[in-house]
Amino acid sequence: MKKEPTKRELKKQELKEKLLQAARNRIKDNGLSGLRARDITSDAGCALGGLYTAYEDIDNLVLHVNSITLNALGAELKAIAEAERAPVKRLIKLASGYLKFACDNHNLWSALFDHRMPDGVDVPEWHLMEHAVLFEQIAMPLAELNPKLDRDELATLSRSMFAAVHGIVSISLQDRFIAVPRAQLDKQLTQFVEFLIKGFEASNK
Amino acid sequence: MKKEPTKRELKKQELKEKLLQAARNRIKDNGLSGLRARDITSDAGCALGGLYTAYEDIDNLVLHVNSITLNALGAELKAIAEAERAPVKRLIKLASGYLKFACDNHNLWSALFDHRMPDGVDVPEWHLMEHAVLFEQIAMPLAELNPKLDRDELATLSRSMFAAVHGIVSISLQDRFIAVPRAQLDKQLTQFVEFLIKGFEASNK
DNA sequence: TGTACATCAGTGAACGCGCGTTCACTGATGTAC
DNA sequence: TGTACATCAGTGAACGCGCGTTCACTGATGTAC
Repeated sequence: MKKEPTKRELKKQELKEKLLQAARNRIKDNGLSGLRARDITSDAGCALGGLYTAYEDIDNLVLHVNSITLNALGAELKAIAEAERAPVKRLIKLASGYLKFACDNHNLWSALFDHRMPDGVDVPEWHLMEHAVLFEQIAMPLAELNPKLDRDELATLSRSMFAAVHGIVSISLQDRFIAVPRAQLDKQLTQFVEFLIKGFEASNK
Repeated sequence: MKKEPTKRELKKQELKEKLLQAARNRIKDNGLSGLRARDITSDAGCALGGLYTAYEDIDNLVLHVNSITLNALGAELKAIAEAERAPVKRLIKLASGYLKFACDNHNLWSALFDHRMPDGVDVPEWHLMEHAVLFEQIAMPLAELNPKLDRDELATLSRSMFAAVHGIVSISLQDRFIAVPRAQLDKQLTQFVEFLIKGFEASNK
């Protein structure tokens, strides 16, 4: 017989969730770099020390926020993939969707790549795994375009394709480089992916 | 008649240079995130306060280190471009060269993209300009492949191409993702750029 | 159901420390005569 | 060339503050009888 969660356990879970949402909103509004333990706990309505009964430390909490973001992004990409059967169009729409997600959730999305663990500490395995959502929708349409590719080649190519799209999106949204209006950016990105696919198809003959 | 620099001015210049090299070596060896004013000044052999007579603050010093890195990278890319006339081969070698530079100067290269000015302060114009070296070798071979492109299209495309290559290099060198051996990475990158160019050429007919 | 004790989530003041930046001072360099 | 004063680069102890983390305490929840 399954043990019922006690009132204590329920409250603890509730606090974890409130802290998680508070941290997420803070990152969303002010970016990762301005995140402070005191802000999170006051938003969540608990004492400063409460954070450390719910999470190991701030980094651990940020990893959980990033999990949410990765899941949301993964779900969006999956929906896009399922709504478009044709492989070329699907790849283009995935790239567009990635750009849209990055624009609509700029700070949360940046946190995925800006966050660093403290010196000497590795990102835990469970969180590394979650990054698979970034690639997993790309492999299938690519396989359709060239059925001869083996598993490894497909994985490699998906990775490169994601990385290229990510690079374009990420450089375009950085202060360091001249900003480009969203619509124009989408056009550039789409054109770029078209080139890429065309070259890819031409190589399969 | 040009004024001779006084002994004072010479010493000041010397200190600036010593601090610059000390900061550069620190970043090179330990990465940007571990950079501390005290380490820099003790390496340079001056007092802590000396840093602030030579540079506005630490960020300003880092910008100057990044200038050196951008110049070095620019020179390397220029040499590559000049050594290979054929546009397709040149583009491939530029991508390879970028990867090589990033591997050989990992921490210095990361600092180019990781460094952030404090909240509300912009990267100064003179430093933004220096980022042009990242794109400028790409435009010419692309123009050769498609002479019909106008100035703007060429600039946009160069930017995207750099961003794509940068994305692949940068994701491959991050802890967050599975590391790939350098040789294999070079092969993937080269293949990727080939696809891209093939698609680009096919669109020009 | 009620009482007495045990547990432990949550509290928040205090700790600790890293670290950039300042500033009153000094001694070497420059200037005037 | 020598002397007296002015300047200012460079010094380093001290400041200041941000901020993550801890820990002795407390009060609500759980358990035993």
